[in-house]
Amino acid sequence: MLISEISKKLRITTRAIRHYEDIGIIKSKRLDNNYRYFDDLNVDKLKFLVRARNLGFTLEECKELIVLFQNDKRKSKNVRNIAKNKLASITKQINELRDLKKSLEWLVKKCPGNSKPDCPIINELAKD
Amino acid sequence: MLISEISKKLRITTRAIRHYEDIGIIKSKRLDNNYRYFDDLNVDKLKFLVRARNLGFTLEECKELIVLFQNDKRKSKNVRNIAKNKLASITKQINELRDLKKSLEWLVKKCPGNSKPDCPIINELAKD
DNA sequence: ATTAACATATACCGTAACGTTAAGGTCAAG
DNA sequence: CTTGACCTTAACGTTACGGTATATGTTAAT
Repeated sequence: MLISEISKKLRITTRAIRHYEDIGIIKSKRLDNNYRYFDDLNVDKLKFLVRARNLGFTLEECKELIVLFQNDKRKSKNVRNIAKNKLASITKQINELRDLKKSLEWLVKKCPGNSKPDCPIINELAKD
Repeated sequence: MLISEISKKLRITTRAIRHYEDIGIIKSKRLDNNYRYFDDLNVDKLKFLVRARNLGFTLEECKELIVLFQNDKRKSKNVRNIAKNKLASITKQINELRDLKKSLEWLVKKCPGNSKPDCPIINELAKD
């Protein structure tokens, strides 16, 4: 498959595909005119990659997952660990964002939002 | 105040302070030896900035907030809008992360995590 | 055969908010 | 006079591409 075919099929930009190749996650052969040609294996890797990205995995993590994907002797334990770590970091992010959200909600609620200068948000940020 | 004093007092790196100056959020004077010297106004701006950053505002947003902070004729409405927008984007982020978390939890739960290759996580990412 | 239009290629700058060397002045103490 | 703690600027690294510029390659129409 040529790059634009895959691009349409997987709904990612050609730029992204080239980037994945640049950093060595996938590989392509070249036609006589130097155009990239992707075989079935690399198309499958790309599909896998897109799904993993949509689950929040970084490209580095995707790289690891693809290695396991390609390895028939993998241990599901290793895959699960990667997912568990990602889960932990996402949970942490959510908690941090929840704290921020609470603070912001409180501030927004307290601010009158009118045309006068007196503002509890500014006061809070400037306090001390 | 010299840069390291502020650094310790506000618990931010000197690199961060210089960066804030580079992008024009704060300003410093120079001593004869070319060392930065921060007056009270800029120390206050920095304190404000650190708190705003801790609330999740970007440096650009902080810049806007500081302008309002310094403006006695500000309208609290404008401050509130910035906070409301941030609140909305944080809420959106949280929801996206929650969706990811659900998917990951489901996958982690289904994976046996043993020494065999069969793995529901890999299967899910590779499906189709 | 030429030309327009479009696909592909490489390559480098930009993003956010600093972290991290690198290479070197300044200052007080021993 | 050297050491060590502090300061300076410059510039590359991070993440995952987007955007842009420039150079070819391909195809269809004139």
